[in-house]
Amino acid sequence: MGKGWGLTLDSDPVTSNFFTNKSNSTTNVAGGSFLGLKQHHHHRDMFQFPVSLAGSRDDDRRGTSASSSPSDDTKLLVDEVDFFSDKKVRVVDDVKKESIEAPASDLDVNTGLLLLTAGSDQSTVDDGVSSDMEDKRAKNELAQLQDELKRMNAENQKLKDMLSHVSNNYSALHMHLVTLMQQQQQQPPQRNRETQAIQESKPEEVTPLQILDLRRPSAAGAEAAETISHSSSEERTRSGTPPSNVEKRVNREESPESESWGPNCKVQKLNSGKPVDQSTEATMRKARVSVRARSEAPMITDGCQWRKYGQKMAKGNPCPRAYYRCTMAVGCPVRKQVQRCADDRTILITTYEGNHNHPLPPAAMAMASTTAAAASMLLSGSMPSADGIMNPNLLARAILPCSSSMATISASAPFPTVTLDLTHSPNPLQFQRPPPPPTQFQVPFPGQPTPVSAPQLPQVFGQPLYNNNQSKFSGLQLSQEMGSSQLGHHQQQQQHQAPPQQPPTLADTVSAATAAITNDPNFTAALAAAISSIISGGTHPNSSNNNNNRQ
DNA sequence: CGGCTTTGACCTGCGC
DNA sequence: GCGCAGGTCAAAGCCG
Repeated sequence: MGKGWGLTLDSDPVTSNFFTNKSNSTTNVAGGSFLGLKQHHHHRDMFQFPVSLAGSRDDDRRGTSASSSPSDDTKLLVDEVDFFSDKKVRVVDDVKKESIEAPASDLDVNTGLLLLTAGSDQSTVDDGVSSDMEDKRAKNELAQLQDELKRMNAENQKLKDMLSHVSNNYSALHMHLVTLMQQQQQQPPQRNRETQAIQESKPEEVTPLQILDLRRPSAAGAEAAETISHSSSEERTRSGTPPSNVEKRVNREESPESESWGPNCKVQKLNSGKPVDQSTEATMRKARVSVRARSEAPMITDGCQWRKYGQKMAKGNPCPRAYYRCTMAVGCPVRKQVQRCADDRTILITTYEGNHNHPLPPAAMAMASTTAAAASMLLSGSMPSADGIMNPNLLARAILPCSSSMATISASAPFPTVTLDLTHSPNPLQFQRPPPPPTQFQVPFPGQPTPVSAPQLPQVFGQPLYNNNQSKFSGLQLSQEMGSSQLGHHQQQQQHQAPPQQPPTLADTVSAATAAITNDPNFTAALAAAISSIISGGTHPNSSNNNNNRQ
């Protein structure tokens, strides 16, 4: 590369990549821009490469501006700089660089360019042309390009501001979410008010706390929860009193960290005689979201840091179950269990439990939102309603707007579990299919198992709005197949080897996006990629796992 | 050497 | 009360 050419704006990640990749072209283009007619032809050829990258719009305008006259050549250069809006910054910046490094005189600049393009026979073609003409033309070009540079700089600044604005908005939202979660944990259980609030809330107002605040007695629905279901009595869960076992466990886990999680912990400790608080605490922590995904990796990447603290052989499954704790913050109560499906060992079952007590990175936020939204379904499903059927819109909102997923809710006591099944191929047409048994959705009303007509959910999630949003992450699918869930748990799957196929889940898309982000150390770039993927619906490299967990 | 994983022991609840 | 199963602990070992 010639000296002073093709330098990159390292501070600008958007342009730096381009500079790096196309620097040779930059050199030739800039060098040719100050040469004669033939050189311009050469320089136009140089633009062929960016044209192929920039798209058809450039070709159209180039056809109108192409000219063989020297005077037009100057215009041609400028027009082309305009055309390649994606690359114009590079070109203009090259000129700027040149103006900085070779400010002595235009003649000097021209000479330098000739030297830089020494490899081209065209560099000597115009030796006989008047140097005044060249200087004048070069000045014009330089002036125009400098103007262009200013404009591009302003545009870059604007884009940077936009990015900064987006980042700020994200931070504000995140802080708002954390605040809401903390506030919610401080509030006493008010079931009716919650119900109303959630039903009236906008989608973004469905917080993980609402989701995981499963204080009401759950579940008569006698669904065994996933593979991680607990054999438990309905009576225990209906009673609303905390299982002693859970109570003790909670007390045992009341480390300083747990207290820092939320005031409830402390209140519970101080008022150990209040079963409601204990139940709240226990149930909240026990609320679970299970994600089924195909993955060869030992553990899916969800943006959080986990530490393995145990492993057990679970009954009925030759694959061991691993227990992980969130280690992103001291005392984070979130735990997860990872186990392969006994039927299909390519399926990884990850069950999340608890609520993070710390800010989450974007990647983790994605998964946390997913699981929280899934749990929200659980919450909303356990809410009383006029007909005992879950509010579909609420469900749709709960699972986040970009989701078209169906979640499986298992109301197995003492803690209900919602399962997001990412293991089946998406097929929108299958929204119309009547659901095979068992019931797709079951509302865990105490003593009143209320099956919800399964078609409702697909219809809801099949709304154009969600379909559109669904496509936003279409390129970020983590699993090869995805989509459905069934009221799902291991035993049922064993009985029904042909699970219903349903649309892709939010968890799938989000986890994939999560992986995409987590795999990119540069959050800005990752954010841009994510936004790009949303806008374009383009594909994204599968990044399933970067965890080196040993199993 | 610190952090993490492994793994056997331990605790607890539940069913019989 | 006993056995079983789920869940957790913690010492030992591994690894970067």
